[in-house]
Amino acid sequence: MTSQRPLASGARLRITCDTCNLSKLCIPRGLNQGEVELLERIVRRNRTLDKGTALYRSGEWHHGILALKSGTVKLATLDRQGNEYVVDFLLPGDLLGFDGFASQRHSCSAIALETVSYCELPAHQIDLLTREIPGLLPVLMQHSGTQFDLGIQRLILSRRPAEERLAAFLAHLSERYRQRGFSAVEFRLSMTRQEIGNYLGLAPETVSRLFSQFEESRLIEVRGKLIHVLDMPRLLAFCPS
Amino acid sequence: MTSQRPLASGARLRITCDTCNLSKLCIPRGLNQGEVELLERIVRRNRTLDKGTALYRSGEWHHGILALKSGTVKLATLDRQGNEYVVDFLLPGDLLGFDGFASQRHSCSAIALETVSYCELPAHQIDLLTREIPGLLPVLMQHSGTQFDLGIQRLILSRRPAEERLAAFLAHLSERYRQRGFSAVEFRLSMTRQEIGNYLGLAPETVSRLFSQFEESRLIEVRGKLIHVLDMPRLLAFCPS
DNA sequence: CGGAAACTTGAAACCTTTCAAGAGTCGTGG
DNA sequence: CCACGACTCTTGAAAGGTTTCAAGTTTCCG
Repeated sequence: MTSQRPLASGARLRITCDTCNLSKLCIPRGLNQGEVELLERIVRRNRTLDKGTALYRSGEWHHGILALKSGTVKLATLDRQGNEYVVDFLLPGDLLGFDGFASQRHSCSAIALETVSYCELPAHQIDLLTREIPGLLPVLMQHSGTQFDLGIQRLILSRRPAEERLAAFLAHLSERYRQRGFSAVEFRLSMTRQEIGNYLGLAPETVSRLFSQFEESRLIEVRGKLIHVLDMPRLLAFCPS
Repeated sequence: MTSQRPLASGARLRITCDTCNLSKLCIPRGLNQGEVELLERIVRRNRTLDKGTALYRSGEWHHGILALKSGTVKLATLDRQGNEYVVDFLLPGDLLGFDGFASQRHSCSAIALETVSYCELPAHQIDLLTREIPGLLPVLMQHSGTQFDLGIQRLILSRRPAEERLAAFLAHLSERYRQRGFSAVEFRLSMTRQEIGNYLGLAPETVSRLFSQFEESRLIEVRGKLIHVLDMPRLLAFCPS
């Protein structure tokens, strides 16, 4: 398995930020121990949701910042004609909720692609907490800035040919799995070809064709949703940035 | 003229945030008077640069948050092959510098498309200032969130046909000029067709063709860089969101 | 096990780009 | 003040990449 198993409810250990194996990616990155302890008192821990349900929906009041602990989430929004646009895919350790700061209402919906568990830093506490934890503001601004830069990466990708887009998508996923201690060369896609295509601005048929083409050129091996990277250097060479 | 004239250096009035006609758009939005006065002491005011020069360049240390007072700026980045990608166009009252929070280094260059003047809130002061001005954090997070949402709008646009992209681009510009007290139906584009095309993911020839097509259908009137909107409702109906 | 959804593959259609050539605009210097 | 040169803009025609439509196959879940 490539994703963390949700905590068995029988053996409910009290996982804290201190003992969470994702703290290197999450908010505690950059905070000292005393600050993390302050953070702990506020954070709502280990909420879980089933596949297909929403962590939050577009239009709802800003929940706050959510830290994904296990499972995968798709961030998506609709235009006024009802077309869906996949904005991002989130892995364990990723933060979400940045779509709620502008207007106090979420501009996207966050949908669980697998069973997920997550922690939540409520929106109305962020202000207060930033005053108590001096190190929190730089962390928040940094994460926020990362969102901005990721948007630019997506922009660049959207101007590249289809094969580069998919290759960069796979390379990015691979790198993120590696950062999380999973295999960088073998992983399971939790999203459909349709969702990948939507995210990359391609028709699902095109995604399917490219997977076949990549397989023929022995770049990767595809078995349904299982991806095995055969030639990482060549995959990385595809990426524009 | 559609843009503010730079201050004549002979008649250098001491423009403060208090007397600045852009404070509704800028950082002081949401701060009380005492807070604005604190802000004033830190902000470096009324720097000016000639057309074609950079406010900052990709790779430089994060300057901070810049507030554009007059002129137009293009925000752009390069991929490793040296291709340029126009990320945004900034008008008076807009903030820039959000591309520097992730890594402490700017991921974009900000180039003046006309003579510009701007104020600057230095990066190393932001932390300190946020502690002294409680109202500043929400303002910062809100602006940062707005950047995120604008990125989503760009994403949606990039999936729409060329004519919708250009129409939405014009509608958005028009609305922003209106907010700034300029005409919403008649304005001057400070960027080239090439830059518009780059921003929208279109070849400059396509932009040119669309302008002609829009003119034939009496949606707008084009005289070089001067745009006259003839049918605003129809222009707005084009926009996906 | 059965039905629905997801995936794959082919062929035609379509939108946008590329290539090319000519017209227009702007700033500068004689 | 006009002329020159460079850059920008416009327009046409062909080429190309991606989508759409269609049909068959596989996978997944109840």
